[in-house]
Amino acid sequence: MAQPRPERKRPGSIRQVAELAGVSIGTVSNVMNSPHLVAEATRLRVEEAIRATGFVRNAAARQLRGIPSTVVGCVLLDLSNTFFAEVARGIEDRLAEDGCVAVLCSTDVKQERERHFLRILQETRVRGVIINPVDPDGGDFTELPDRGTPVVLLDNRSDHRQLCAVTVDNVAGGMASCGHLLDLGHRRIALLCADADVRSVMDRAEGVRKAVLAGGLDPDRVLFEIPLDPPRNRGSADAAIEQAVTDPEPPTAFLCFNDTVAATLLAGLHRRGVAVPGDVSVIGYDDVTFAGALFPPLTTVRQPKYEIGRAAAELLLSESEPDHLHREVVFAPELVVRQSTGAPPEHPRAL
Amino acid sequence: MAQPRPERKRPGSIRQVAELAGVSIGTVSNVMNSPHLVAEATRLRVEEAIRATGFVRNAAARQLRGIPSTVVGCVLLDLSNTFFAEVARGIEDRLAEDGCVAVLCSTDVKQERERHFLRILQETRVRGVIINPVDPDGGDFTELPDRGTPVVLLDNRSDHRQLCAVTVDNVAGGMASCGHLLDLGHRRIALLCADADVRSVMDRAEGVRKAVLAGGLDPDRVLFEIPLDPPRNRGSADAAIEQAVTDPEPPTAFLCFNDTVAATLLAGLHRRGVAVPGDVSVIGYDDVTFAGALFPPLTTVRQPKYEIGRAAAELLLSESEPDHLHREVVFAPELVVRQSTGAPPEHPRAL
DNA sequence: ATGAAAGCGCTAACAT
DNA sequence: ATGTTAGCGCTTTCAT
Repeated sequence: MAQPRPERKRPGSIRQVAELAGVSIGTVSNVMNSPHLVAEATRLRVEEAIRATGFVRNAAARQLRGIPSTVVGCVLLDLSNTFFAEVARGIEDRLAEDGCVAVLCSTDVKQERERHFLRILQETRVRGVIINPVDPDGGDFTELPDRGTPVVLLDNRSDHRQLCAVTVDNVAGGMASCGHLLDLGHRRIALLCADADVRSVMDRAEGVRKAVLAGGLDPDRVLFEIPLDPPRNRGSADAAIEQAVTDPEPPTAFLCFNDTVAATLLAGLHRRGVAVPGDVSVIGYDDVTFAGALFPPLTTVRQPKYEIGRAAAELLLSESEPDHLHREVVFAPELVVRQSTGAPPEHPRAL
Repeated sequence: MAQPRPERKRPGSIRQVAELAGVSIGTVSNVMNSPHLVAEATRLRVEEAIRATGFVRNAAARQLRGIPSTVVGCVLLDLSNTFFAEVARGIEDRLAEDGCVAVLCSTDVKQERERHFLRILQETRVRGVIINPVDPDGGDFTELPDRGTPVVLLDNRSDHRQLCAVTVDNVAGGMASCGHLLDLGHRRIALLCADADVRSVMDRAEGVRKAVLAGGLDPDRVLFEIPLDPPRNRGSADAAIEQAVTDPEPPTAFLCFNDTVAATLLAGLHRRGVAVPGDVSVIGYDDVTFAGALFPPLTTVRQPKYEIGRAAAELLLSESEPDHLHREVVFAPELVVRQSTGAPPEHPRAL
């Protein structure tokens, strides 16, 4: 029973399988796509031949015949950012359920990179593109739908455009964060805002103000903004502390717009012997993995990252359905109270 | 000059471009692939037609003609693990330099998932696959090279197989970690090993023993293993502390096999009022982003994650070269001394 | 139940 | 310098 050795340098083609099984290529195709049309005996013979030749069907050839691609493009800002990494996992998992797979692209917020990736994705004729655009109001992605590539917006609303979108209610997140501090009795709050130009961050800031207003207080008295120059700069949290300390009316709480900033802040506070939450409270945003492992465990606002990813993939997949309607999914952020927040000290000591 | 409206539901085909420009499809192809063969005037006309039709070349059709795919498969254990996320960024960036793009797949260490992904990647006829296999000694990935899909191993040596591979010298990493503690004078060290079954972790453990031996000491007296059951279990660091404290000869240092465990440990120690590094030292592994933001900033062993990714992509890309030789790239881990380690206390107090 | 053949969009070899 | 054409691997009618 000498079988042909499968050691050819490429997967066998459908023709080789047909020859080996003594049938036509049409029949081989039917074995794979419409087995019920094929006689049992023939089917078995063909299946054996497939195994023997190491045949793997060629997606490119199928695609040319009109079968939709199984690859989906994802254009994110930065995969090494844990927010996006977890979103990506959600996308991946949902896609896998439908036998699809994701190409992940990080733009680093550069139009040029975004354009480059979108070009490749279009050439590949991906099933669709999930994108957190560099510029929500412009950029090449707006043309994709016209050219037949479905687009799902991530972390951006669709505005006037007619697209599917997945977002988190950042205004609500900002409100929850600030509301928590207000509830605890804080009336002087420092805002540490990194990446103040990004839409989601701006929304959070808006929510923060709203919370103050809702409490019948004056944002300009309560809030106290400390910009964090060079984004993600290590030293900047220290500078922020300095600025807070020297303020005539020092804050009793720090509201950070992401957990990394909060972590750096916490470390700086420790170093100066400032007790958290005894002397000051600290709240973060994101609920990254290590948030609970900090000291003290960080109170923060959780974004359902994984679910966001799943939802985006779900929407993308649904674009192929005949009766598809563009939808917008909005997730609610969730306040996670741990131990870095508490009531302001009754007798504030100098920081 | 009424231009045809580009609003067709798919990118124009090469034929439409040819018609609009009044040339043959061969000429259009030449404009894109061998512009020097085409007269200036014709070229301009064709380029204009490309723009007008919104034409984007079809990678599937090209692939069928033998042009290699621009997509590379990456099969990792878990993209939401920051180690892999950063490796992925390295891969992504290096691939982009050659106009390629990566499909990222997380196996969650499940053979079944790995098999599924490898099948799709083969069907897609990816340029090659970069893989951190679930089981280095078996699994479907071993067949890929025979079927013409180049494979680069990640975080695994190629052993007898003939493959390219990128690894970190984990034995050296373990030695560096333990050596540092030994140099500081520690003679009783608790080992917190998560995922003890994973190859890279086993290698680190080996390095740790080697360091002790190299110092002329007895591993069985110095080392003190605390297994962390349910991998990544939150509570387990606390249990570890408990176990360490109640030991007749309590450790003066904790050596953790990853930073997340170290972070949890640090938090637990703080809670008990144990000073780090005053009472005990703590060392991590990986140097994740937040390691420097912990309190105290964590001494750890850095893996050049991004560079590992770049190297893997580099190797994968080089597989297409005619005179390719399989290579193995080994990176050296680097000890990053911060403030969680110090000399053991002269008069150890009870933890 | 199976086979024959057209054609998806493109490249490259050949012809003009 | 440009056009013509075969064929990559497959799916899908249409015949048989």
